[in-house]
Amino acid sequence: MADTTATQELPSTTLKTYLMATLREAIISGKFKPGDRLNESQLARQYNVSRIPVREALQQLQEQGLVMNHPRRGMFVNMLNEEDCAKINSLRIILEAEALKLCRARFTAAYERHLASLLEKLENWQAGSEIEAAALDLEFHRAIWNYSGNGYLEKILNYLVPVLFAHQALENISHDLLPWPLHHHRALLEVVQGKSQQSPEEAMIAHLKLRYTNPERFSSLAFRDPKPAADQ
Amino acid sequence: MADTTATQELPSTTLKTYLMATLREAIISGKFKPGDRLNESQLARQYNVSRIPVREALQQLQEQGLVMNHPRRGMFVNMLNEEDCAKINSLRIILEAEALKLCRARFTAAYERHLASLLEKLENWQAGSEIEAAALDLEFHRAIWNYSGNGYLEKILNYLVPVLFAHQALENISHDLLPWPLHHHRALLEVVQGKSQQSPEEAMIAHLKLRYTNPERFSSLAFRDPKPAADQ
DNA sequence: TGGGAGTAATCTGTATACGGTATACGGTAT
DNA sequence: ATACCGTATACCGTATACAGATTACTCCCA
Repeated sequence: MADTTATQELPSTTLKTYLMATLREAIISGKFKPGDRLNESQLARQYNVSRIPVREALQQLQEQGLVMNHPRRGMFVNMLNEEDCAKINSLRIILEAEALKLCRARFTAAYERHLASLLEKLENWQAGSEIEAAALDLEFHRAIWNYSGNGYLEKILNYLVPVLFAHQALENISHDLLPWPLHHHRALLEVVQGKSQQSPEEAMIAHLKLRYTNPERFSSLAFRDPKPAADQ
Repeated sequence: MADTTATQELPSTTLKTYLMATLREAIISGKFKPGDRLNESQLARQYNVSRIPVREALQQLQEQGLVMNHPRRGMFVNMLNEEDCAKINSLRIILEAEALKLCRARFTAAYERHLASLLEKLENWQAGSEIEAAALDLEFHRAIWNYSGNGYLEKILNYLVPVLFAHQALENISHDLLPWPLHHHRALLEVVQGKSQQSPEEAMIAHLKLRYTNPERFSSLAFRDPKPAADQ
């Protein structure tokens, strides 16, 4: 068994779970770049465990779309092209708009406090790594997904969106792009508060337009009038 | 290694893949009932393989929601309650409506021929097991998801819907319920053909109402006017 | 007779070992 | 010099083996 060497933290309950979280984080944070081959034996040595938990963790990550398996060749970090990003974003608009609507319908003071505190952190963000900023961004969105009250919706968004963040983080590192747009989350809070004039779909499109061109390209929203009537 | 004993069929490429398909089918067809514990060693003996491929197959199925893992206790066939079904259906309406819209926008003669032939099989269904009927039903829906052109949407629906079918199949076996409603798929074809007066969402709700009460209960559609204006 | 504690059986989680396949490298022939 | 073939190496897929944990059973006591 692995003695608790100075890797990162102690296993939560099982080595597979621990490795899943660790490898996931390593990929999303860009420690492993897209296209990289992930050698099972090497990872096993690195984390002082056997190959079995490493294999099982990688296979879970495969199901989550973070890595790809080439049969008899190994696991490779997944690389998204622009079209994949657009397709994911097209779904994200619809699903996250639904989450916003559900959150709005179930809104409570406790939700509002939590979201407001996260928003404050986002807007007061000054220095720090882009990775931390992205983590905060993701945390805000996840809170909304959670408050939708539909665990399946939450799980799907947790499958779709993090890979986008990973992709974006990579783009930033390699191309030194624009900073993470943290200032536009207030519009989303206003939607769940019912204060916004925008429909949830409009708000989501506007939110994603800060980072992507035509994020709704592969959704049915692309066929509609660019200025649809507000829902409800 | 397993000699190719008279189990069922030869492994596609890898034993894990083969076991995934086999166990998935066994669960969906009700061979394993919800709540059943799946013993790794027993399954390994049954299929003449070692425990490792069995474990890995079960873990993939866990990620797909068909089984649940209780740490250090084993895998159990997942059981859905009414609320879970409603939550899944609420998402399914939104996602499958989106698939219908995308399919409609990309519609071709080849798609139409394929869907029409499936529809004919569905409507001429007379005798045969409920399981086969359900398989045909699922095939029709999957064709539409595929024709949406968004692989991520297809994957998500393939994650959400089959567990519902498994649940329904079980209900039918145990309670000898109403026969599988095969006759209402024409409405969906008319939607993608652009011939329908219903919106895709309306069509999906009507479709699901044949089997579930208030399938839209946990979606934002529950808050809207029960007769919303047709989209577009 | 019912309940609880202790022990045995069983199963999961993990480690180690082995076989086969894919890739890489070097040699030879053209 | 280049192209092709054969051998070698490395790695994945799978099998076997072991340890800790959980469950079930039995026996004892109230």
